[in-house]
Amino acid sequence: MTIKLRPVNCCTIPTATDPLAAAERNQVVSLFHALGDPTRLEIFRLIASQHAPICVCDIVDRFDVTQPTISHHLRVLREAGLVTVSRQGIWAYYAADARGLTTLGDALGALQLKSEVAVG
Amino acid sequence: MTIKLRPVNCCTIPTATDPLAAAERNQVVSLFHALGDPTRLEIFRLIASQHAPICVCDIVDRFDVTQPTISHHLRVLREAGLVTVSRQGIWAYYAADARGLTTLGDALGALQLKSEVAVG
DNA sequence: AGAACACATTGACACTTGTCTATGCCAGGT
DNA sequence: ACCTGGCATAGACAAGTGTCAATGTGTTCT
Repeated sequence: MTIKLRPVNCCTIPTATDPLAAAERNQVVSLFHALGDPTRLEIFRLIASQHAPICVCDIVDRFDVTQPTISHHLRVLREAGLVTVSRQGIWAYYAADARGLTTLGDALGALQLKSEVAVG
Repeated sequence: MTIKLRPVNCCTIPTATDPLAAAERNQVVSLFHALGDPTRLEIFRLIASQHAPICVCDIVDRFDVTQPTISHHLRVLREAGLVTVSRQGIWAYYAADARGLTTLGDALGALQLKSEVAVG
């Protein structure tokens, strides 16, 4: 009967990687998740490329999916904090939310910083 | 019977946003998608935080999910181009792939650049 | 008031996905 | 040769998700 031993050159992580706080992790995950769908990524690219908030009807016109599907994707982007909506009469205008992009950039920056240490 | 007219302050996008090439878009989507799961994000954070490739057994030890589930997530990260694997004897060592992070950073940078024009 | 329009919501359905158990494969040690 | 141990793969299953048709909600115009 052998005791389960770790070989010396395996399983020797010195530092304990602190997991992200649940709230922040969920935030980052939802951001990545929101952009992890081809239709949503294109929708967000369209919104983010505009210099002014863009009408939903414009988005619907540019995609082959139905209006409820666009509305659903906009909701996901909204709840992730990537876009904001403002109503004017009949229309709803969507714009990129800088906070979401900032959070995403910070998360990515943290990952890249650590990996650069490993690479360099 | 009225003709469907666009009001002047709606649906007036001047520039045609060029969609990403299918190949590049799928690449970016798979990167976002890979990090859009809480378990995978933590696994990648653990790998990227190390200064040297990390053994799979170390990863398995740190999570509550089973070894096949870890292996599955590592495959997703691998196929997305976020990590690379190198075998040494019995063990498999995973390391962050700089190319994946670079692609992600570029994609995010493109989005942020455009939105900054709109915000600023 | 009533019709038309823009957008959101609901319910349904097929497909994807995260997880598990069971099994396979391959390198090392006895 | 055989067993053991680390990792990958296969199959199964429940939960999540992208999409649509149908409907709801609120606003504008006649």
